[in-house]
Amino acid sequence: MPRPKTYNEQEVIEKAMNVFWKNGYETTSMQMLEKEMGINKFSIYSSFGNKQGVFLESLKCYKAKVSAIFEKFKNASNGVDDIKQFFYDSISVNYNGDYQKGCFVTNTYNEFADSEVQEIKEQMCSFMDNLKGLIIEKLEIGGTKDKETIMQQANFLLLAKHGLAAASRVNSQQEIEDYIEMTFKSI
Amino acid sequence: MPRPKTYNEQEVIEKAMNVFWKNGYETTSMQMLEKEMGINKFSIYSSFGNKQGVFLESLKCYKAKVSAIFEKFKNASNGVDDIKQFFYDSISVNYNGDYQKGCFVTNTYNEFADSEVQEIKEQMCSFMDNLKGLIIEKLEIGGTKDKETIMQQANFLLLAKHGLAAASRVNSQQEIEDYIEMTFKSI
DNA sequence: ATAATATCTAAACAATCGTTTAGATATTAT
DNA sequence: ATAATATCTAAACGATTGTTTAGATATTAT
Repeated sequence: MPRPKTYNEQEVIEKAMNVFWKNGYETTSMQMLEKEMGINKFSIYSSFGNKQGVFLESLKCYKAKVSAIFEKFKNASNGVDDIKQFFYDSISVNYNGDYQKGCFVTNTYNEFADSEVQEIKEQMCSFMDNLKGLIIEKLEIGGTKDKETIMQQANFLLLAKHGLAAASRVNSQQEIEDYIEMTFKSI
Repeated sequence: MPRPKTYNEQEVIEKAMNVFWKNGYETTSMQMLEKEMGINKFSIYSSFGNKQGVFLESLKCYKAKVSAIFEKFKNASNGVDDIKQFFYDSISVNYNGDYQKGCFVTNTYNEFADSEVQEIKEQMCSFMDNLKGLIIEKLEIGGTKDKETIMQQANFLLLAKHGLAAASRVNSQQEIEDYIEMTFKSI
């Protein structure tokens, strides 16, 4: 058994995730990753293959980060209130003391809109699809709404989520919370 | 008088705008601009200084493109209905036959979020500030709402605008129009 | 026609990009 | 202690980035 790694892959990928989160994909260079991850290029490449590999792993890390929120949402059973609570939970991820991070997926989505990196594109789309499925599920609770209304409201809420994500890079957390309240007044 | 330019600066910058619009700032290379603008690097640099200059001019071009919509909005006087109409007018810009372009400003905003290119950053922020001012103005028409309600609704609508812009890259025009209807149900 | 000059083409620039490689270092099973 | 081997450092890779430059070309006032 030879020399062991001096770093933990999970730890360094979380740092990488934060760099991508803040700067996007293209703006983030291997040099920046080297510095922020605290390991050198050789280690990055041997652990994650290439830059896309680092990003893909960062995306998984993000998913893991928000999985608790998703799980809570999935297991809830109060209908619309659950969706609202999920929105509140979600945006709390977009803020930390230092700066407004926005949503990792939304921030970087555009960069892969016309990209050949299909794997990343699909991962990001599936992220939104899963969300839509859950929202529909919660709207169906009670069984009072017709199918068309549910689809319409689901679309609206999904788009509202887009708005929250985009705006959370620009607006204060308080403003976003006001927005959530307004959003659910019409549901 | 020496040899005149064989290209029109207004025409080529519109082509540049479309490249930035589709691909963002970083992904767009001078090589791509050269090809799409139909002139070579020397001409680009002598006309616009550098890459940032091309982008800044593209931003102006975008503003000019939507200025008619803004002007119409500014001169309207029916209150909330004007805002709704403005939203409809705005999103029509985000679509053309080929693909979903989204909003030029929203698409590229993230790339300058932490950039040293203050001029671009400020231009983009002022864009949103102007919009907020106009929305408040329209909400005040009639004089029935109190100040707090107006601010709350203005924030909501501005954030909804963010959502529309972000979602118009992903969703169909029909879905976006449904979203607008839902948005104004609560105003 | 000629001189003046801005625009054109096309090559080269240094710097940085993502990626790879060579060699020194450190660890563990034997 | 030694052999085996994966990880480390650090330099170099070719390609591409944004940018500049040199020289040919074309246009117009004289």
